[in-house]
Amino acid sequence: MKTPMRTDQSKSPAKRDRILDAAEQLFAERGFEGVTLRQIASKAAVDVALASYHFGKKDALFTAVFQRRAGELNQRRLAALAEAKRHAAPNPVSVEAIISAFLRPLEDVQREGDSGWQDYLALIAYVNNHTYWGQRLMSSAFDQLVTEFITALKAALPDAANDKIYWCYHNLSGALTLTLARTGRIDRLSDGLCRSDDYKSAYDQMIPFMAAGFHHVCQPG
Amino acid sequence: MKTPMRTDQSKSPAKRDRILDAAEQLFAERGFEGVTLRQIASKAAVDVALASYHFGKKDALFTAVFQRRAGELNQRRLAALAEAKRHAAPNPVSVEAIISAFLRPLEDVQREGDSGWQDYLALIAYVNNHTYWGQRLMSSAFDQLVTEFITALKAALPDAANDKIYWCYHNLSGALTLTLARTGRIDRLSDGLCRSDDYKSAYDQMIPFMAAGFHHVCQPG
DNA sequence: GCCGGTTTTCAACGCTTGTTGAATATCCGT
DNA sequence: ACGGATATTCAACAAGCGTTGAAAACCGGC
Repeated sequence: MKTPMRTDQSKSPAKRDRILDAAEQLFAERGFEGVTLRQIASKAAVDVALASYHFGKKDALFTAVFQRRAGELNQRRLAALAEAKRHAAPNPVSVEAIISAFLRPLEDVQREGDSGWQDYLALIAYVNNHTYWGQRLMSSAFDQLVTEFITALKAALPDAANDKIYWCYHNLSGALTLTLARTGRIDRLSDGLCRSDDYKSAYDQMIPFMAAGFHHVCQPG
Repeated sequence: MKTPMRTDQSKSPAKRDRILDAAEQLFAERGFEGVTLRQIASKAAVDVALASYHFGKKDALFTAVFQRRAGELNQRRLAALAEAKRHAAPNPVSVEAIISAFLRPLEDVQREGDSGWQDYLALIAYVNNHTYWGQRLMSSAFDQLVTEFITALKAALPDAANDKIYWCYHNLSGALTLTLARTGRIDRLSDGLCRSDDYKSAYDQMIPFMAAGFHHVCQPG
């Protein structure tokens, strides 16, 4: 048979994972077409053909990179939401707590995880801003999670029209995406006062900011 | 001399401008490396070599596309800010009016302008989410304008710490960027209830949303 | 210590890319 | 209508691309 058995992770993960790591970093930096398989192989210290052997086409490598960490990220965010629900019970969770459960796990993996997490989150930003194929990836990896959070938001804002909830989530998602991209633009505009890689500050102010926006737009009266 | 005199716009703008239009649309859709000069030339119904003749390297063509409409856009936004100042005088402009002056001109060109404006704004979103070369372009085209608006925001929130102002602007910029990208994600999440190309709805709720966020984060007490 | 299966390398393929220089067409002032 | 400048086409280049098939190295079970 042509495809290798990959059920046993401990067999020879070294080179295969190094390809994923290198691809993760380069794709996040320069995008899908902005990176060549040869650059990836070079950064992973591996032959060019090996990427094709393990993953097939270039698209499949990109997809593999994108989905590698999605499961764990979803788990962490869902756990945070469940914890917030437990803490608020029997009342519904507050908007602020929902947003916090949505954002803080990102801060956690950025702080405590290997540096690959930072590249991965930047990759999410890249994919989320792409129209065509990007949206298929986003949906397959994150739609279920997002729907869960939006359901919680609807419960927290029972009198809000649904379209307002979605537009508010759109604002939250956009601000988050630009944060994950770490473009360095806020550094330049603020002349160094704020830094793109200062996640804690970003989330510290984003959470109350977004909660206020949700309430003001979605609250009646 | 090698470079043609381009002071007279009426001479033969047809093919040159068609290249810019085609490049604008394709770059916005697929990014810099995702588009070939041959695709651009084909869409413009023009020989491949003509792009190189008029613009030199591919990078220069991209830069030309990006800067073509920047001036007019900055003019419109500055005019909107000036109008808001005149209307509020002698008081400082409100946060909501500043944000409105920042966003509404975008809605205007999207509604009334040729469809090229939509591609152009999507291109801004693409550039704004890129780290390296993207930020040079953003700064050269928009830093002066953004600084002007931030100055107005500081005046409207005299007791706010500067870093909070910048982070709040970051949120606004991120939500706007995702809106300009028109990824179609909100359409899918809301099951068609909201549409990415419904600019009016997007800005209608974004303005009060962001104003509330600014006030809540930047207002003391 | 041979052996089937898996992994890795090597070399090369066909194709597309951006760019260029020379050749041709078009325009415009005189 | 000539002539010089500008615009456009044509053909081709070298370089780099993703991908492939066959050869070589590695590995664990017998």
